[in-house]
Amino acid sequence: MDARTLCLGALQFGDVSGYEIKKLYEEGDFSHFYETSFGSIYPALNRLVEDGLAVCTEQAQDKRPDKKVYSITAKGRQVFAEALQAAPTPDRFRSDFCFTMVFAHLLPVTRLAQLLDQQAGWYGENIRRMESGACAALHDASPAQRFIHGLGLAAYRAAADYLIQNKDALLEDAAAEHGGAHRAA
Amino acid sequence: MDARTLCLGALQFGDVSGYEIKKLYEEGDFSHFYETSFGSIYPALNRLVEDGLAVCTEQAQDKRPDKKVYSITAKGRQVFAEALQAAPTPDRFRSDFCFTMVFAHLLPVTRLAQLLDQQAGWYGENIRRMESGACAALHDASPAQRFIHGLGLAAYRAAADYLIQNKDALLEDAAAEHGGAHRAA
DNA sequence: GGTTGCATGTAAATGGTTACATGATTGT
DNA sequence: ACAATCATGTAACCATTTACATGCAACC
Repeated sequence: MDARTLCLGALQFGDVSGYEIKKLYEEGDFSHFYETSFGSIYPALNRLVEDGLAVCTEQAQDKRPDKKVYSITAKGRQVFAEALQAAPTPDRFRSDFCFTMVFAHLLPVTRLAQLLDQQAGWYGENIRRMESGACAALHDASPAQRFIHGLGLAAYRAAADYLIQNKDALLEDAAAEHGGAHRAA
Repeated sequence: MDARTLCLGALQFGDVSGYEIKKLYEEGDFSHFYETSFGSIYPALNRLVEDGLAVCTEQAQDKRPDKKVYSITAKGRQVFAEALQAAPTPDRFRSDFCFTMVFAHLLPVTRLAQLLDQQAGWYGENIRRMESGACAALHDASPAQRFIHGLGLAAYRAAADYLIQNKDALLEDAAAEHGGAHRAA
C-alpha cells in the first residue's frame, strides 16, 4: 500500500488534514498495521489533488497556521475501490526482538531480562490501547472493523500470555548456562 | 536491522553463501520476522569483507557457477555482539489484509469471503511450516530459539482460531447488508 | 520444451525516513 | 523556561526492491 492509497483510506471517513492523517497512522487504529510520516503524506495529498482524486479547502484559523482540509472526490472513491480489489500483499512482520532472541546466548542475562520485560510492556500497552475507549473500533465501527479489532487483540493477547508464562523458565535456563554450567552443554 | 547485520546473523551458524542466506530469510526460520533480497545481500557481503568482518572462500564447482562461501571473523563477531546490545526498534506489522478489512463494505461479499479464506490459508501454512520437521527450532535449537518459536506459533494460532471462529458471522452480516437491507443502516 | 533450482551480480527506479525550517499557543 | 501540540512543507539521504544479465542441469 503506497502513501496515496493510505491517504485515500483516511479520507473515506470524512474530510481530514494531513496532520490528522498522520495521527491516525501514528496513534489511531491504523497504527497497528500501517505507518506513515509527514514526508510521505504531504506529497501524496498534493498528488491526489493534482490527479483529481481529492480536493483541498483551506481553512483560515486564527492563532494557528491555515489548515488544509482534504475531501475525496467521486473519482477518488472509484480509484480507492479499485485498489481494494487488488490482491493484498502478504502480511509482513518485522521484529528486532525476535532476531535478537535467536542470539540470546550472546547477551548478558540481565540484558535478556530487560528485553523480555520491554516486550511484555509493549504488548500490554497495545492491548490497553485497543481495549480503551480511545479505540474507534469500540463504538462507531462496522462489523468488519470490530472483526479485525478482535483479531489483533487475540494475537496480542496470545503473544503477551505466552511471554509472561514462559519468560521465567527461559531466564533460569540462561542463568544456569552463564553460571558456570558450561560443561553440561 | 540493516542487511549487514542480517548477514552477520546468518554467518553465526557457520559458513554460508549469499544464496543460502537468501533461503534462510525467504523460507527458513528467519522469514517470519525478517526478509531480504539478493540485491541487498550481495552488496552487504562485499562490504562485510571490505570491512574485515567476514572472509570469502571461492569454491569451484563443476557444472555450477563458483560458490562464494563466507565466514565470520573475530572482528565480525564483536561487531555483531555490539549490534545486539543496541535497543531493538519496536516490532512492525504491515497488513494489506487488515487495511482492506476496514473498508470491507466497499467489497462484494464473494470477494470478502475469498479474502478471509486466503488469510486463513496463509496462517495455516505458516503454522504447518513451524510445526514441520523442516523447522530448525524443533531439533538443534537453544532454549531462546524454542521460546520465540513458541511465541510465533501462539500468535499465529490465536489469529487463525479467531478468524475461523468469526468469519462466518461476519460474512452473514455482510450478506444481509448487501442483500437489500440497506434501510436498516 | 518449459520451468525450477542452483549461483552471482549490477543498475535503475522507487519510495520512504529523517532532518530541517517556521511559528504561535498552551501547559508544566 | 521548556516541552508539547497544532500545522505545513521541502530536500537530502538512505536503502531496498525490481528488473536485467548469464548459464547449466534436472525434472516434468
